[in-house]
Amino acid sequence: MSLPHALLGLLSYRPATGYELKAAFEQSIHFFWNATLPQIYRTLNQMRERGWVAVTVEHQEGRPSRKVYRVTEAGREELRHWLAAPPEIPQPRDPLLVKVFFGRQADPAVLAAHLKMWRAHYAGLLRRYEEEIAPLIHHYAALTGASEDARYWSLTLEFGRRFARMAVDWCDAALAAVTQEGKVHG
Amino acid sequence: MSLPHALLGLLSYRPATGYELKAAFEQSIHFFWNATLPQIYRTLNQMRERGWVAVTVEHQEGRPSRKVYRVTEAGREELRHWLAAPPEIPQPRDPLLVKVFFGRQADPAVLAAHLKMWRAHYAGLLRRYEEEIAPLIHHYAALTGASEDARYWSLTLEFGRRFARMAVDWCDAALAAVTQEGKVHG
DNA sequence: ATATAATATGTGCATAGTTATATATTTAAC
DNA sequence: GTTAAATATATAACTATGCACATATTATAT
Repeated sequence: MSLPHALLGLLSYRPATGYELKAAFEQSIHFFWNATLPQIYRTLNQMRERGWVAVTVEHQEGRPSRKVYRVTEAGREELRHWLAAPPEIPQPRDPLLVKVFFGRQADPAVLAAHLKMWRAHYAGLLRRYEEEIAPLIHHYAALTGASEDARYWSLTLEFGRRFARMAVDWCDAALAAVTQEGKVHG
Repeated sequence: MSLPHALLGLLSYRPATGYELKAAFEQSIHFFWNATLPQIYRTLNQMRERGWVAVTVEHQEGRPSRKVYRVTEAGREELRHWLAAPPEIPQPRDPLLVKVFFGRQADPAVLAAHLKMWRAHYAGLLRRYEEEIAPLIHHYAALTGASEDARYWSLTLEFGRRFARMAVDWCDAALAAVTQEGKVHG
């Protein structure tokens, strides 16, 4: 499981609350590992129990207290250890491909609509990478001490770009194959 | 969730036991939706409770009985209904990308080893697609009534091919970036 | 004034998925 | 002859994830 270690990684940049970690997730890890807020809060509790993070409660009059988490030395050691362990190969799970696989039993028009929706999603992602994420990495790269990290962030962005481009291209090919159905070629 | 519907789809080709379904999975759905044996057995039970499948117990003297599942008309209706519903967009989860993202804190040599292992996996998949899966689709396409289905199976195979190729290419680029670390160009 | 969004932290329940274990038979390898 | 692998069916326990809900404050928009 990567979630506790992804949180350790984010906290290694700076201490943060669970809410702030969720926001940081949305701009980065989110594209290759997802997490909901309840999951983040629960995982932070487990990490505290294991001594990987320490909590400082910032009391504020009349407002809910902020729980600021920071990595302990044990946490940094755990992160280094996890980074050195060979990564698990991901198990792909894509409902669209299941629907395409049994596509003969579906209405070709409906299948084409699914493919178009899917294509639009990845085309949108591609735009978001260029317009939002790439500039964001540039911005953080300009900060002191972050330029080295930015090189690695860019590698994951490049993966996202290539995947999205591949998805869009495959979709076009699949759409051509699905809509061509029944036409005669000579 | 796609598992019950993937099982309905496989059973729509022919009745089968849980064990046979697992074997069929390994050669097809497996590449875009995974399932373990216990999960398949439990899901089949749920499907039976919902009336999507019917069971025939084949008693054999001195041998464990085979439970053969077949789709009911309600099951076929459910499959058609599911195929027409818009597919969920998959949430990618890839531990390697998390490790690359925080790669600055890792030993570059270890990170390179991870990337090489990952590359080897997708290069192997690519070979398997050509040598095992493509001929298999050809074989089933030759059977009466399966040629129409084979066109859709091929679309999912093509996705696998493109993904694996993209993964290998990205890996080469990432390896170059990671091992180039610290070298001076001029 | 009112509503909504954002900040901030969680609990409870349900679903989904993995690993370990148990049982029993047949077939192939050594 | 013995062992291991494949066939065949599961249950129990555990982990992970997701969705709905509860609570409270502050800032912004209408």
